[in-house]
Amino acid sequence: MPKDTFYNLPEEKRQKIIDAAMLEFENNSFDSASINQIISSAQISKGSFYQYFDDKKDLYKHIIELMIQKKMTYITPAMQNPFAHGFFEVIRDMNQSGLEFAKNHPRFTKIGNLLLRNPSHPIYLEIISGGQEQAYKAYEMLLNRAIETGEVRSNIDVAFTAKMIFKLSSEFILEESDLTAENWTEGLAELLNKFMSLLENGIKAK
Amino acid sequence: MPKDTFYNLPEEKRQKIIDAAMLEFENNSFDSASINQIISSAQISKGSFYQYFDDKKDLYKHIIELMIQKKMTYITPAMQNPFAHGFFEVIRDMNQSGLEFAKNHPRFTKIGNLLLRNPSHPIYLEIISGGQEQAYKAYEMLLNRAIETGEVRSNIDVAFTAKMIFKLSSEFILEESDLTAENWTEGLAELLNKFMSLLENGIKAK
Amino acid sequence: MPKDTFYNLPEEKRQKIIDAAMLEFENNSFDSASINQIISSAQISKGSFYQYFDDKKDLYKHIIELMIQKKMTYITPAMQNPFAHGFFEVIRDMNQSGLEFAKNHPRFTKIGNLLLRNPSHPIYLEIISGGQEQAYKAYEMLLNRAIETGEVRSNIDVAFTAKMIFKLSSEFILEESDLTAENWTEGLAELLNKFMSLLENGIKAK
Amino acid sequence: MPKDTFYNLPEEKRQKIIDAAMLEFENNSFDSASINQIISSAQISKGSFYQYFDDKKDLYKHIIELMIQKKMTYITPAMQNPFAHGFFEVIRDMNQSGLEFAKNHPRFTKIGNLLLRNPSHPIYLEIISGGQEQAYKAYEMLLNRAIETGEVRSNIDVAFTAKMIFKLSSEFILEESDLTAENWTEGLAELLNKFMSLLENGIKAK
DNA sequence: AATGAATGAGCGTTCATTCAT
DNA sequence: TATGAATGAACGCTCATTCAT
Repeated sequence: MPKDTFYNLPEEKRQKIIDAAMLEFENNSFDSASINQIISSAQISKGSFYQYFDDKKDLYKHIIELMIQKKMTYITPAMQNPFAHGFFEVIRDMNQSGLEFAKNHPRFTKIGNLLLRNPSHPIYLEIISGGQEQAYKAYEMLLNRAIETGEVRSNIDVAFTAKMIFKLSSEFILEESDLTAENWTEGLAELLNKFMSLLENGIKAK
Repeated sequence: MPKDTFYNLPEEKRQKIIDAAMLEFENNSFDSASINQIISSAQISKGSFYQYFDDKKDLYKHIIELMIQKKMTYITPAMQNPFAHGFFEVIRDMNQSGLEFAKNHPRFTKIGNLLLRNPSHPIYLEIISGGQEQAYKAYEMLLNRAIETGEVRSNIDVAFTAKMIFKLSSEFILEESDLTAENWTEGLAELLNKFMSLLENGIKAK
Repeated sequence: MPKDTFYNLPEEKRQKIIDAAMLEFENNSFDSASINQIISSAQISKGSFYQYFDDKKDLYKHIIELMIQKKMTYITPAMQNPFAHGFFEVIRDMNQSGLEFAKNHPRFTKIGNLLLRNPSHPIYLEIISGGQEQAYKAYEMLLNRAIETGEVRSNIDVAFTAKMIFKLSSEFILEESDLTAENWTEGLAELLNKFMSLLENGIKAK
Repeated sequence: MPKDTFYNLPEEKRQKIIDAAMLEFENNSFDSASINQIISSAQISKGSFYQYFDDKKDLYKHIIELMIQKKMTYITPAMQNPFAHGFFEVIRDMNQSGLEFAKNHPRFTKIGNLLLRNPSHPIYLEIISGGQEQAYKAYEMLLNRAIETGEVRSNIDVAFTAKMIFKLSSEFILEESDLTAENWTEGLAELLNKFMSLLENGIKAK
């Protein structure tokens, strides 16, 4: 995590550094991102950089941290108290907030995708670590509950289905987040409806 | 493509180079993969490397080519004549062969994933080019046909569903290919059944 | 052009680098000049070199720039206002200053010659560009004017003669600049007299 | 010089190697010319190359040797018995034959220029060695004789003038040899007349 | 706290030459 | 005689990191 010296910086300067870092991590993997580029576009000296951060990884983790913080602000009531709401409503809210985050923060989204798509990179393990597993567990709990309440049929494999929903949601958002701005005008609502419809009904003719 | 000098090499030596390259490309993106590492673990000199291949990209493409060749051997009759078989049978075969390839060739699978997950890299365009788009189109054709034959209900959004099935299949396989060997003992058949069941029936209680 | 970091260097160190570079460019064409040689004889690290200069070309251009600056100091009044002086006086001054520059700065001269003698090299175009053509034109103007004033006979081919005078002057100086120091004791004045006598006999009006 | 193995080669193959070498030396300095390029365009193996020639220099010298042989065929009677002909006639013949050689053998000319323009390169010394000095001496003898016969005025500096005529002739030809083919149609005769006129006015006895 | 000069390992790539077959 | 695989030094250049000021 950044050193005190970084937090003591005037807000403006700190933001400039963050912007420069995001610009670089948006367009480069962690390995190929260049500190030289970052300090040059942030207009700080090399020495300063290493007085703010331990190393490149430290900065990167900080950016990811900021992203997570921002993402938190998109949490809905249904997501905060999932057991007090319908299963499909919760799932819909999760995707809705994911899509809106992607729409409003395309730069964070791009950085996040670059990270998520490289699970074999050492830094992935360090940052994501068991996060994915926890997410799976959460989905499983939601599914079990939904089966109890009769929202979801009982003859599914819960663990497997949890994973699939998680993956599908991620890909659903990732896919769209690659679209250009104009495509977004189509309306998130409609897109989300299709996704939920697919999920709720399946596709086989009855 | 590799030069003649490479193909003239004794089988054993050639394999050693391939192994070294795969080891490197498994664990590194194209950019951060190091030729020095490869030649050192293949125990060949730098000069020799460049007598076998034009450059790093040449070697990489060769590895991908080998992967594709290997993958070809997993094609089933249903995949070759998809319109002569049931829709779900075709989808099942595709996933089945994908899973088996992943199980039997985990190293290729890892390399392939690294490539597929970095669509913004120049080499992705060069190798994959419009492959993904073609895949989408193929799924759409299969879906349209399945709607005609009454296998699939008609009130779906074909384009959207095609993408989702493609993504779901990919992730389904990728996910499993990340698992350690022991998980595989569970049995591919059962895993595939779950996946197909999810796809065929959806999860909503009736 | 060199980066700020280079100009911020202590004079002594900067000079050491310039010396090392000149030593290398004196004895090698641009292509075969080695940065490794330069940094080794300047006793700086590779990293430092690239903090001073963008690349080899950047350094080379800087050396050429220094040479041009130095050469500027040899310009005479007759060269600055050529039309206010006699034609042969102007030509004499040009050769005189050329010779003196060559005598006082043999290393620059050697580097300059290597450049001038390789007009097909890309860097020649970049540095010299149309300079030669402009020189020809200048000589033509001087010749035309000299014909008007009756200094030079009118039955010469101006364009052709301009080229020849230019070439002859260059070669005259180049030739001498290759001589070892002892030969210079002969006296520039006498040498120049011979040259001018040759020229005057060739084209002076009777 | 090439090894016997080279001379034992069938004429056709030998010529192919020569062609490939000329192609490379036309467009590259000795240092940057690549043996790989040569053997590739000559379609011989690397091993063969080194069985025909000691090294790159050996091949290069051979090409230069061929050029000299070819140049010999342009010698005129006046050049063979210079003392039996008028001085200006001899000089004219030398330039005439030089121009015609350049016109008929542009590739040799290009290679020769590249060599002549880099007198500081080790290979220059090795090949040209005292050749230039001998040429100067020859010009001096011609000049002395011409002064005796009254063709040339006696108040010139013989050594200096010899050099200048040599340089002027060389540059005269080099300059023109850079011209494109179409310019040659202008007529060598006229060009040569201009040159001789310049020279004669300069030193001819009145 | 801020600077920026210094570092050297590392990168992908090219090279002329050797030598076993 | 002919081959072409093998070599390793050298190339220009980038990098994250250190440290004296």
